[in-house]
Amino acid sequence: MAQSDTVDRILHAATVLFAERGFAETSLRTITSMADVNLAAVNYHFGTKKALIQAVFVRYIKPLCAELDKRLDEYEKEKTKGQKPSTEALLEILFEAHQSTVLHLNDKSQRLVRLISLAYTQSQEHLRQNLSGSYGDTYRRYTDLLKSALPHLNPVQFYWRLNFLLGSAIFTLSSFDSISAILSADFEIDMEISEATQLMIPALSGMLNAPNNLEC
Amino acid sequence: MAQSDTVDRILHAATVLFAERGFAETSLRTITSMADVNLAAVNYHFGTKKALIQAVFVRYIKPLCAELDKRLDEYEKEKTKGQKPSTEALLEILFEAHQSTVLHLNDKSQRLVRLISLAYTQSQEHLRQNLSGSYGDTYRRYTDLLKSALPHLNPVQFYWRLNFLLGSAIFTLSSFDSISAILSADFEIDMEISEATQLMIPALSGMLNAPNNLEC
DNA sequence: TGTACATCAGTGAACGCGCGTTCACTGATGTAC
DNA sequence: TGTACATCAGTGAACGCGCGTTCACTGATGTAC
Repeated sequence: MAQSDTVDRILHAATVLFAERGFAETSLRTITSMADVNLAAVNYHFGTKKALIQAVFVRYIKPLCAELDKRLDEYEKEKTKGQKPSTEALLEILFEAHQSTVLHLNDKSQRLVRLISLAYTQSQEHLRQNLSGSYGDTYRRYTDLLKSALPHLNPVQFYWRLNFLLGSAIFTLSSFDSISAILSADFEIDMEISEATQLMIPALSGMLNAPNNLEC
Repeated sequence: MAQSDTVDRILHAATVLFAERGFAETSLRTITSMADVNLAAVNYHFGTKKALIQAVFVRYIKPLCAELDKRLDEYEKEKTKGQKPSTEALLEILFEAHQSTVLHLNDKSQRLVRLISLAYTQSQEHLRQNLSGSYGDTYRRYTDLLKSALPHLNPVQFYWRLNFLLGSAIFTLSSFDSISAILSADFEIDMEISEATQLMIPALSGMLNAPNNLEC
């Protein structure tokens, strides 16, 4: 059969446009004309628009989980047995796995995070069901490690802190372009996204490690 | 002229439905049938769908800013002159102003935050322009006070921390329903949204007060 | 007080448009005998 | 090697549908004289 890059071109255009405008706001006509393929090709290769959305996510999440698992393996090997993991190290591992995935896919860091942010805020229940089945194991492995790094929190407190962490990271990185545009206008400072994650690590560690009451 | 509640009924239905589904995903037909008014009434009273979206926001943001200004006045009066404000107190003021607004409007707390979250993630440039003009003053007043509570941060660091704060608060509170549903399923614990904000204050204070490097 | 007109909230039906999806079709490549 | 058929990627045009918006209209209330 003929080798073809139609599927790749559709996936790339869909990734760019979904991240820019959201799912409902992006029509198949816009995607196919950017990808320079026939309108009917999306339905031919993916079936429905929903299935295309899922394919866009799998293309990102699959290598991300692989990178994350690889780095967690290394970390657990290096770490002295029984020693509790470090919050900072775990955050760094997450950001590095993400950055490496993005680099490998030849894409922009903000885009993947923006897609995840959209998956949370736009009603895409089919997505959550589809992805949590395939990639929930890596997610649980990571959060379990993080939990053991924070023994001062009970499970409920940890669960909330985890959501605070997700909120900060997803919100900041997915809005990186507009945040750094304001920074550039007000302070004449141009920042890389890697510098932003370097600022996040001490701040979010402070958040996770903070005591729960005024006592310490 | 006849007193009429058509406008209120449209605004309420639009608030509920926009928060649930997003702007593009909510049709005027759905809104008008929930509000039990004629389809053409939206265009008659508001002109366009965009203008309706803005009206929904103004109805929330205007009393929120008034509440916030009132509480900031009180706080600055009580506080000894020259003394730097407390991070915890400022966070509490923000959450209290929000909660009081929600109570006054007879609505759910999550809904307002969810709308703000949607304004950030869905492309609503017209909204940001419209609102920052009218209510930017209160926003600046609050962030300036917060900045003076955090003298260990330079302006750029403060700006990033502010975004981390916004991310945590907006993400957590706007997803409160799904977060607490998981909590209820896994730990058989039912939480009020006010308890969630009480958990946020020490965590987010820890984030804001954290030093920037490993040194302290 | 009575009449004529203006104003306004609301209505029912239709408008054109862009959407996701379908379908019959083409043409290139692979396979069986 | 040659022929007949199967498989597959891709296409062009049309389908029906739901959308935001428009428009001529109604009927109740307010205003001027």
